[in-house]
Amino acid sequence: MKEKKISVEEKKLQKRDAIVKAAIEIFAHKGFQNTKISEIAQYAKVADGTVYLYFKNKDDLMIQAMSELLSKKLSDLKARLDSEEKAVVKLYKFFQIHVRALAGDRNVARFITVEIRQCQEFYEKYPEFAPISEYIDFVEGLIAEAIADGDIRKEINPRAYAMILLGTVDFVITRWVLGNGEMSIEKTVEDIADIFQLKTDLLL
Amino acid sequence: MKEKKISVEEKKLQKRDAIVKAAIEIFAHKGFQNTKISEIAQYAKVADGTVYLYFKNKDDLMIQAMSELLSKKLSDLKARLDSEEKAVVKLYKFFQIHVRALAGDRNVARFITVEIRQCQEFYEKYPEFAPISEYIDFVEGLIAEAIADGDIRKEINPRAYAMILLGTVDFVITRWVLGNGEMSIEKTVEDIADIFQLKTDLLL
Amino acid sequence: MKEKKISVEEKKLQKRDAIVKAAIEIFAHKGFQNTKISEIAQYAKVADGTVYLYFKNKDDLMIQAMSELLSKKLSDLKARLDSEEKAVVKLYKFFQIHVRALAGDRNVARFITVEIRQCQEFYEKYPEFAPISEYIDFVEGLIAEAIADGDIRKEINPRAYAMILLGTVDFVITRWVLGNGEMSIEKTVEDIADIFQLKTDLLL
Amino acid sequence: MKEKKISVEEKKLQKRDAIVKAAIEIFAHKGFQNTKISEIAQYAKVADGTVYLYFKNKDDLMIQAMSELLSKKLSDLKARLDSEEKAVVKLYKFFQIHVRALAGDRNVARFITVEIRQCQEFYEKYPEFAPISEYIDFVEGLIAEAIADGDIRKEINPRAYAMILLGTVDFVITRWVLGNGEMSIEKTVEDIADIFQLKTDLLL
DNA sequence: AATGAATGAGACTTCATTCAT
DNA sequence: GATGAATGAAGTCTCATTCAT
Repeated sequence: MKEKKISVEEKKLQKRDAIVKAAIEIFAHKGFQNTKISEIAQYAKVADGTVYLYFKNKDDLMIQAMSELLSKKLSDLKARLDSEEKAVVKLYKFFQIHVRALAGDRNVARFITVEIRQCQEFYEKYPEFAPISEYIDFVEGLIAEAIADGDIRKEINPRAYAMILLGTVDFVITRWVLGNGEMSIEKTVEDIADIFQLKTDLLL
Repeated sequence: MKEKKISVEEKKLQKRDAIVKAAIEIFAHKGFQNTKISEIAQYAKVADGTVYLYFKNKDDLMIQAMSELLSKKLSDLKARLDSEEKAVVKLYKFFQIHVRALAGDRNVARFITVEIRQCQEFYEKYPEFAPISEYIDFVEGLIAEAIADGDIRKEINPRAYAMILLGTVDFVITRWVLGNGEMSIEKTVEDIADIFQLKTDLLL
Repeated sequence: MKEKKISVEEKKLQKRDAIVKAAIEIFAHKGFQNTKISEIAQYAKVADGTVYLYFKNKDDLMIQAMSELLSKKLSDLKARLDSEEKAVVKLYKFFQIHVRALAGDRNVARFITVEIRQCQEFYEKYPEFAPISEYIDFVEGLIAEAIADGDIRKEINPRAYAMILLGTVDFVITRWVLGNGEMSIEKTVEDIADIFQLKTDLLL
Repeated sequence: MKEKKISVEEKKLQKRDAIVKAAIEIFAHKGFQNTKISEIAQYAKVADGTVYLYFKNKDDLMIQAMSELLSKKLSDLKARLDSEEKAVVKLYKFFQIHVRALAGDRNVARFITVEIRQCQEFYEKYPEFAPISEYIDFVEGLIAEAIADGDIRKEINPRAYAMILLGTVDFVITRWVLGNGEMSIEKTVEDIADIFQLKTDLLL
């Protein structure tokens, strides 16, 4: 009996997850506005109406999908950085891993760099929706640590530096996502790391 | 007779210009998807159908409006930089003027940082539409010059550095556009300029 | 054992009753079309599906709820009139009590005057659904009695007079229900009673 | 040229009229809630979207259709009564003509007696929508005149009497509309007229 | 019998685009 | 060329009803 009950609840979770996964996939692929709920439902193998059992409306689905995606990406990243001891190494690794993770999934990359911006309404309607802020906060924290460690000049403003790093990542990925395939992301990352004085031998 | 002909052609140009101007204004204000052709037509004081005499469709209007806006911004920028002799100064001035110009017009800033990304279809449908590339090319050129002048380390890859600069601008402006008004753009720009070793006394 | 069985059957009746009661409450409050089965189920503290164990569909529930409401109203009325001996007095009392009962419960009044008409389909689909007919029959009977008593002119057609009385009640209540609250129902009833030569001293 | 222009404007009017006519026809036949805009459009031989060029939404179409129908009915009635000199005769004629007009068009009758009530929301959303009030006002005026003429007892409250008359009409028509066809409206009208002391020889 | 998650048909309304004038 | 009335395809969301548990 207990097992059965669990399986019912699990089924619900599975269904919700399937919808979120489908939403990320298709939103990322076609953009928010060009995605029909019915497509997501079909992809998730549920009826259209089922989507509305789990999400208030299309906006809500977008927000939750986006939040979950970013949270997951960020906590994956944090997990992979945990073993490092020095903040500055974490910082550089963050840069590389993040770019590579995005470069490895064009749809997700597009979702994060393009779609996330497209909805000022979201930011106006749902002011608590600030998925990028967590990233900035995390990087800023690493930089502050690195400064404390003496690995980064103490004159540097951590938030400003965080924006430079994340802005660069974002721009590079965007160019790559929107580009025609000519650009080598690996080469670009290396060149940028050089500029930031990144000693790659430290990092890999 | 000749005069008349010119005036007819001028009228046509004026009409086209009025539509483009209206499109920029309203696209920037409300976003591409939320802007109706009829609004643009009304703002430009022409009939809805008239828009289709000058532009193939809404996409086309968007592309042309965007291109013209960016070209204009860029040539304005270039004009203001012409008096400078050293590339590195031009570069730093570019950075400051560009951010300030965007910060001075939230709608245009939003248009350039947000809307321009929103339409992967555009990039797929119209591969020749690459308005940001011109910016990258220009900045890359300045950096190459500065390297030749000996003002920037010669190990630096100019394109990578251009992406860092433009990515940072883009990110800062985006944060500011999408933010809730708490962020001071002037302070942020200063902090960033410091990181790039920008000596402000050189620039103003 | 027997007790248990009874209690099981009673439980079933209780459930059915709870649903009907909830239906009347909510249909009356929000109208047929604006009432969701799930609301009724929630109000009756049963699952949505349970409603369909007792009623074929929403129409059926409406019809049964309406019938029970009207039957109850009518038998309450009859009970209160039983003590009277003269038909004509019963008639006039019926008029007053009916109007006052409706005026005392705007939702039920709305249900009876407005909702009951709304569904021609009902009358077409379910010709046996004629809740108002009982009222007409009852009033007609009273009038016939009053004529037999010599209290109403014998030239009068009882059914026609019944329609005048009930039509007037219905119209007055409808005006009041749909109105903006300016109308005094007590004053109106009095004026109407005067026209029908109702001697109020006979009635209270 | 002028002629052509007129014909364009006339075409618009014709289109609007066609939509209103279709709306009355279908709303009356199937009820407001069960009528699809697309049905009305099809019946009026226009595209679905065209309906929205002339009416803000379905509610608006309903209100305008209802208002126009009732206004037209009332002014037709007034026109036919103009030739009469005595208010009391006008009153009695009003009664007969009104009932007969409704009896002659079951759909319109249904619309007026049934649909008009169904939308409390309308009365709440659009308080200025009070189509029946004009009827009451008109009848009340006739009664007041008849009292002044000495043809109706002066103790009678004109508004209350107007409600009796209109309530009776409404009820009779409703019974007939919702009934199964057994009821003879002519006989009923005659019986009612007798009760109101209507001398039919005066009226036809 | 009871549940309530799932279904999916259905309708209003918008708006880019067309075309007769 | 200019107009703007007309078009009609398209998409979100609701909710009565079903059915596996």
